[in-house]
Parts: sequence; C-alpha cells; structure tokens
Amino acid sequence: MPELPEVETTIRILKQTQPQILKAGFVDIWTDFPGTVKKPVKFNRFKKEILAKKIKRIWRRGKNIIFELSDDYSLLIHQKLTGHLLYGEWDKKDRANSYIHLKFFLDNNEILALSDLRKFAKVELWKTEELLNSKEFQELGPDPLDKKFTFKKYKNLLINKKIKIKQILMDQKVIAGIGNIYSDEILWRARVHPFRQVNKLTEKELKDIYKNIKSVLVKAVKLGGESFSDYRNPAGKKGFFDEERKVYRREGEKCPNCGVKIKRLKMGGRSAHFCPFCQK
DNA sequence: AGTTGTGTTGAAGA
DNA sequence: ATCTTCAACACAAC
Repeated sequence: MPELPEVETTIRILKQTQPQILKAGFVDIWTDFPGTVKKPVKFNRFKKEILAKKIKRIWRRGKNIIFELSDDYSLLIHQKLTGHLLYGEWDKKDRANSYIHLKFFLDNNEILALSDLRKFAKVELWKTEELLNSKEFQELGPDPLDKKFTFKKYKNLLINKKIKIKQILMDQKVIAGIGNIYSDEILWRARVHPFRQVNKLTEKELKDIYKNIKSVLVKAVKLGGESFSDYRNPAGKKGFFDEERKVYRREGEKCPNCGVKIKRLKMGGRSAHFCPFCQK
C-alpha cells in the first residue's frame, strides 16, 4: 500500500531519472480503463487538455503525487491501494508491474505508466490554483516529516479527541501520509495499544508516538518503502522496509521484543496488528 | 467453487 | 462528535 514513504520514494526516483522526466512533454496517452481519470470526467477531454503540456516539478502532499505542468496546470495522482508509477526500463518480470491501465507517452521517447491491480487509483488534471484551494487539499493535515510538524502542533491536533489512537494516526485530515502499515509499526515501537483513546494517553506515551512517527517514516523512506504487497518504485523494484516490519501482517508470529504472539483485531474495516504484552 | 480478506478514500447513515 | 457500513475493484487464500 503506498503510504508516505512509498510516495516519497516514487517522487525521489522520478526526479533522479535519466533521461530526465523533468521538462518532458506529453505527446500521447493510452488507457484500457478510462475510469482511472476522474477529472475532467471525459477521458478525451483529459487527453486533449494535457497534450503538449510539460512537466515542470514533481512533489508530494500526503499520499498525493503532483506533477506541476506548464500553463499553470497540475496532474494529481493518488495510488490508493495497489497503484504505482513506472518509468523507463522497469522490471517486467515482476507480475506486480503488469497491471498497466494508463500510459503517458513523453516527448523524450519515454513512457510514464500506471500499474494498478485493483483500479482504485485516481488521476486528475487541475488548474494549479484550483487544486491548491480545493477542499480535499485544504483539509489535509500537516506532513509528519515537515520541520514545522512540532510536538506542540501534534499535541494540539490530538488534544481531547475521543477516538482510538490508531484511527487518528490514519486520519489524513489530522496527519497526512500514514496508513495501516505504518500506524501499526509506529504504535508497536511506541508500545501503545492501537485501541487506546487519545484523550487518555499520558504525556510520555504521546511523546513516544510522536518520536516514532518521525523515526519510522524516515527509516522507511531510507529503505525505499515497503513492498510486502504490490508497491514497486518507478524502476519496478521492491523497497526494503520488510526487514523492519515487526507486526503488520504478522499475526501469530512472535513479538520480536517479548516473544508473545502478535494479535490482530478488527478496527472499523481494517486490521490492527499489535503485541498484547508490550503494547498497553 | 463460492466466500472472505485485502485497505484508501469519500459518502451515507446511525 | 464519533461510529459503522458501503462502494469503487481484482485476486489470493481458504
């Protein structure tokens, strides 16, 4: 699942590509599933509007990838559950890279492709100013790796909330970029039970969670993200966070800290994985 | 072989 | 305010 570290890995690698993707222009588009493109609604309109535009900058807001284009347009891509971008000579032996439903043909003779097994990813073309002022963008919480995301700010976001800590960590309106994998991993390291109510956490627990938000995400970015499931980088290669995965999808295995079996419990629609002994 | 689990986001309902 | 369910979709695992 592409969360913040996978999205960050994607844009870092795209920016390093040779030949450069930056400054490339769009010459054609192909799809076998126009439903991926949500804006403009009509695929032909999308195609017409993006052709001849050039890529000026690649950046990230939470889990959203944004290609800033010429003429004050921006192309937004959200990979959702199983989407990932591929560019240049990507690894075609890996089946995870074979669900390509959208291709952008560029004027440097390269292809930017979107592989997306479950077809949940979304692609949108915006006027940059409209995107920046849009409700979905304005409502996103701060980026956890931003220097301005201080302990004080974090505490203000969480104060008095009567919600489970795991749920608030995954709420994009509170903090942008954390999903199911990293919320489980952060809470295991902070030794806090995922079902704890935020307003009942001690100062020390809040601080431990804060520190681990930063450290887990930084480490995951360094390792190129997590490829347990479908995520691959733009070269089609796996990330290495798997070596650091302590609890996510490890139900029944021994906790690396105490040896007690990892538990899995349903929270809303998804699974929370944790150590019932270490995490209080 | 049909059912269930997988998880992001937004919408709808309680 | 907080929660629950569902829907978009494909495939692996039981």
